[in-house]
Formats: sequence, structure tokens, C-alpha cells
Amino acid sequence: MRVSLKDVAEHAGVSVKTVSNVVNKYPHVTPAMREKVQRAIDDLGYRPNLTARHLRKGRTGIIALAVPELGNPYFAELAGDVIDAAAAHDYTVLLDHTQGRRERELLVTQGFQARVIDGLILNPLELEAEDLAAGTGSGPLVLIGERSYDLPYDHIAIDNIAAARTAVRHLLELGRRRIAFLGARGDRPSQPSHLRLLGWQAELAARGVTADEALVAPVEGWDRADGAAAMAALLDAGQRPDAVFAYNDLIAIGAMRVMSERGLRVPEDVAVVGFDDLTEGRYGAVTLTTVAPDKKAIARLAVESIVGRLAGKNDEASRGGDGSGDGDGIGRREGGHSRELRPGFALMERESTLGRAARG
Amino acid sequence: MRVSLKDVAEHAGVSVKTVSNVVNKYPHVTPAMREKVQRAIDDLGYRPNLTARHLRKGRTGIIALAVPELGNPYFAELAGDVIDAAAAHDYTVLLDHTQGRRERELLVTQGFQARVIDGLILNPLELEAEDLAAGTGSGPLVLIGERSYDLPYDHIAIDNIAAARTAVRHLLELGRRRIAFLGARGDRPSQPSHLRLLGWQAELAARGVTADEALVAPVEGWDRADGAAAMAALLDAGQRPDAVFAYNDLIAIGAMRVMSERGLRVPEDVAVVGFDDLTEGRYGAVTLTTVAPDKKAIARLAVESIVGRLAGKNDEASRGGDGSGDGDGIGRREGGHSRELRPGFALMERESTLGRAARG
DNA sequence: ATGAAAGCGCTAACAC
DNA sequence: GTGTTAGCGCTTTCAT
Repeated sequence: MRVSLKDVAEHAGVSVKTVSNVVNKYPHVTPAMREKVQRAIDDLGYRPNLTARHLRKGRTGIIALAVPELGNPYFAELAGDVIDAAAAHDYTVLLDHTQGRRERELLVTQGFQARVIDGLILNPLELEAEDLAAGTGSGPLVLIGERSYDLPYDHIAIDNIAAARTAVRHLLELGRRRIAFLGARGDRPSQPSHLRLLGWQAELAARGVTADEALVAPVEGWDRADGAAAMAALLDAGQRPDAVFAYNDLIAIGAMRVMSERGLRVPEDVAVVGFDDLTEGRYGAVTLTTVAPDKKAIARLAVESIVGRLAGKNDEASRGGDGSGDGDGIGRREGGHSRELRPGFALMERESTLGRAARG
Repeated sequence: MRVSLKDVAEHAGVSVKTVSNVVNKYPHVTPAMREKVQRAIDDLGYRPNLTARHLRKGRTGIIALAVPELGNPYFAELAGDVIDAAAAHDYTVLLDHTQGRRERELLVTQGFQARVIDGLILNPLELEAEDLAAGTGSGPLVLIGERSYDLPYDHIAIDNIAAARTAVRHLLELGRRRIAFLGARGDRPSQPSHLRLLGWQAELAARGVTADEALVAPVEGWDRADGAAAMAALLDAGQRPDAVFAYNDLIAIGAMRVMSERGLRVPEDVAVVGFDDLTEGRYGAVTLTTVAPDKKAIARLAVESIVGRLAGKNDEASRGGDGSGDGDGIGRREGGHSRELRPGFALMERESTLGRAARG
């Protein structure tokens, strides 16, 4: 059934080495020989067994990507970008989702050392620094998303404080003063939304506007329903913000839905800025202004980090000496020091008030 | 630095077989021995090399899923469900997207025979029957999505004609008579939207309503922008439908946006039904009525199809003739005949007119 | 330029 | 119950 290198070699009357040479495009093969072997390959319909190749080379060509939730379009779009970026380096992507649960995140970081993968790109939500400090196995690990851990792994995230400040500045320039922040999580300061909340505070302070903590609305999760609940809670508490900066677009969308239900107009009564630049945000009754992280850059940098460290490991191994004297050098810094990489972002300002003009 | 079975065996002073027995939870091991080996495993931090195991067993525990586009929330959500369904069978998922391009779809079906995967779940958009007829390699292939090919592969899709008829019937019962269909593709009748268009025609005919072909709007793609363009074209052509049945929710959302821009009210002026049950559809200014395919069932059936055929192949091929002699041709059917599986669907009727009540 | 042979790390006969 | 050993299919020195 399954035809192997040896079968091809026998069929062509040559050694396996020669067939291997042809398959791997080794340059020093005579054209005649190459053709003969190629014919045998075609005759038998030979396909190399990648698993065997991987075992031999110690590489699989697969990198894993673990995001919280594919149902969140941000992560879905990011996953698509990672797949494309990986393909550019001849890598395929094993996808997993953690549902933002710490145990699942932990499982991913620990389990992947035994997996058939060369490296892992992880977007943690709940994971703590100490979970990672224990070490994560043999392959390179790169963290994406806004949390910052002081750990020896590459970390890729936009400057969330600056991005949040940009969003809040935009609302201030619109003349708004009671700017709510939707998407705080009370339990731990290291939560994902913390940096954006910090940005909100910093920008208000810089402009001399009082940061009213009553306008900070906590959320249970990061989806539309959570945004709706947060906005409803805010309004039920008697707050009347004139602007909303939401942790992400989904929360903003949920909040806008509630405002619509309660007869508040966006942006006249309440201006809204989200985060993530979901396509979805462009097609509501009101086009959502949003902070747009450069997803493609994030994806590309993450993949390049993995690929680079893999290559670095190779160089180091083949050269023997040199290296920065990192004894066991497994898992951590195996191709240079860890880096903080900062892709760009942009404020997509497009809070158009559709429908009104057309209606006259 | 990688510690292997042999290292553990030496460290524990036993044979590799014994270590392997412990690792694989082989029952007939004395507790004392088991503990001794386990300690050696812990001491050395041994992790089994899955690649080697895979090579040996001929299985990788990985199935591939290829969808058109992760940016489409329907496919993103489906991918999440497939990952969960696969995890229930101890499989992981390699994800790819074809961008709905025939060459990419073809590449996936052909390339996967050489991949490190046990099977493939493919949602084709452009692929033709003859592309698949050529054969696809060694592992099981299962097709999902509405296209029907008369080919020996399992195929999983809801009854699209019945689902479309349900949607149109709903609009007819609302008293609408000029029901547009958004999402036709003129080029080939085997295109994805064909069955839904058929359902539209069939239901109108059954109710004695003239199917006005001028109300059938073609699209370039399946995204929001395509729905917006199609709706705009329809209106620009002077058509005034009182209802819209869209091929999917994204097209419906794009169309609603255009209606909003032109002062048409949903659902008063134009009632809308979409398809896919995206969460997004529940959070617009108007909650979108939609046909909801049972995504989890689709995912589960697809995974079970692969897993089942893999198991079947095992039973059949347990006589692995090696060495001398003529290899008796191992047949094509590897686990039973191909099946058509039909998960359910439901009409999610929730075209509420929010905002008015609250405002009134 | 091509061939012979030694494993990569693991599992599963088959012995003891 | 535990040890020995032969490969899974491939790449890769080391010869020739």
C-alpha cells in the first residue's frame, strides 16, 4: 500500500541514497539519473513519509498556536494571519483554544514539549508568571497579547497604554468629559485589561480630567454579552457617561446594543471607541471607531520569532562553542535574548452617523 | 539534551521495554518496578517523543481541517467546535484555510497525503467533483458544507433546500411577497448558494408566488461587503423588495447596512432572514432572524467519520504482510461505504424591533 | 556521483 | 514479568 523510499530505489535499480538525493533536490545528481528516479517515483506514486523525516531531523515543521477563543473574531482573524505567516516559512499550524482558562493555558505550555510541534505561540489570559517560570519544555515559546511577564520569552504586543491613551484622547478632543471604561476585571491587576485601564487613567490625568472610578465598569468576560451587561449595570447605577472606551470591539458592540435599547444615540449622546478593528464593527448601524492593532505584523513577528530561534538553535549546535555560555540552554533563550516586540496600531476614526443623512 | 527511553532504562537499571510498559500503562508490571521506573522518569524529566511513536504506529493523532476563511465567523466557530470534538477523541487539529480558491483547495486534498495527518475535513467552495475523483491519498477525507459531490467520501451538511424553504416560508407567513434572494453566483450551478436558491424558488412556487428573477442578486463573495454591494445593486436597479433572504448572515448584515443608509427600516419596510446564526447577528440594531445549522453536530459528525474510518482501517489492516511475497492489493474502501450525514437546523426567529419600545 | 549502513526514539513480537 | 531485538521510513556520514 504505502510506498517507501526503498521501494522506489528497487524499482529504479538504485540505492535509497540516490532517491533521497532526488527527492531532496540535492544538486549533484546527473540529469539522467534524476530522470530515471523521477520516473520510478511517478510510477509508484511515491510520497515521502513526513513523520519519518521529522524523526530523523528532529523537526516537524509544525508550530502550535493557542488563543483564548476562536469565536472572538479578533483571534480568528489573527489565527488566519498566523497561518499565512507560517506558510511563508513552510510551517503549518496546529490550533488550540484555551477558552481563557488558566488550566487549559497551563496544559498547553506543559503539554507542548511532548507534542509534535517545533514551537508554540501562546496568547495567555489568565496565566501567571510563575506558571511559566517553571519552564515549558524544549521548543521556543513566544507570548502574544498585552500581558507582560518578566520572563525570558519573546513577547509581542502593541503598546497598549499608548493605544488606550490615543483612544481616550480622541474622545476628549470630541469634547467628552465623562468617559466610561468598559472592561475592567477586578480580581487581578495583571489581567489583560489592566494596561488599557491604565491608559485611560493616564490620559485623563494628563488632560486634567477627573478619572471617575464610578465610570469604570467591570466585566465577566470579553464578549458582546459582557459588554451589554456592563453597560446596563453602569446605566442602572445611574451613571450617564457621554463617552465609552471599551476594552474591545465586542464589548463596545454589546454596549451599543444596550444603548440602542434604552434610546441613547451613538454618537450624539454617547461616543464610543472600541479596540481590535473587527470587520463587524464597520457594519453596525453606526460604524465603530476603534483602535486597530496591526494583526498581520503581530502574526509575522510571532512566527519569525519561532523560526529564528529554531534556526539559532541549529547554528549553535553546529558551531559547538561560542554561544553566550548558557549551559543547558533548553527552552529559554536558545537563539539570543528574549525580546519585547511592538507592532504598530492605528486609531480608525469613522464614527459616521449613517442613515440620518439619507433619511433627511 | 533530549532524554530518551533508553536513558531512562539505564538510569533505572531496567530494559527499555519495561520503561515503555510503564509509560504506556501496560497492566502487567509489578508495582515496585513501576515505581522505580516512574522515579527515573521524574528524575530525568523524560517526555516521550511523539514523532517516534507516530512513525512506529503509523498514526499521528492529528487531523487537518481546511475551511475557506477564518475571518468568516461561521468557519471560525465551526473550527472551534471541530477542535473540541477532536479533543474528545484525543486528536489535535491542524488548521488551514483555502480562501475559497480552487487551487488552494486542490493543494490541500493532494498535499495532505504527504502530511503528518491521519485524515482531512474539508469544506470546499470551488472544488469540482473531478478534482476529487482523481483520488486524494491515503487517509480518510470527509466533506462538509452544502455542495454535493457524487463521490465515495462521507459528506456532512444540513438539508439546505429544506432550510432555505423554511426561511422563505417564514417571510411569506409574514405577508411578504417580493422576497429577494441575495447571494447567487452566476457562473456555475454547483456553487454553494445553488441549493439555497433552489429552496427559494421551490417555496415560492409551492405557495403560488411568482419567483421574480429580478430579485435574485448575484454576489462576488460571501462577506458583508458583498451583501452591501448586492443590496445596493438591487435598489439601484429600481427593485423594491419587501423581504430579503440572504445566503448567509454576513450578506444579510451588509444588506441591512445599506438599507439603513438609504432610510429603509428593518423589518417594517424590508424583513430579513440570514443563514448561519452568527452571534454577530444578535447584536445589531435589529436582531437578525436566521437559519441556524447545528454546528456542533456538524463538527462532531465530521470528526467521528474520520475516527471511525481510521478504526475500521485498523481492523482490516491488522494483517500487515511484511517481507517476502507479493503484496496483495489492499482495496480502497477503508471502513465502510460513504455516507450522507444530515445534521439538523433551526429557524431562529427573533426579528425584534429594539429601541422603539424603550423609546416609546 | 552514488552506495552501504548506522541510527533518530519508539513499539511489539518473541524469548526467557 | 521482564529483556532482546527488529524494524517504522527517512537522512546522512563515510566510503567508493
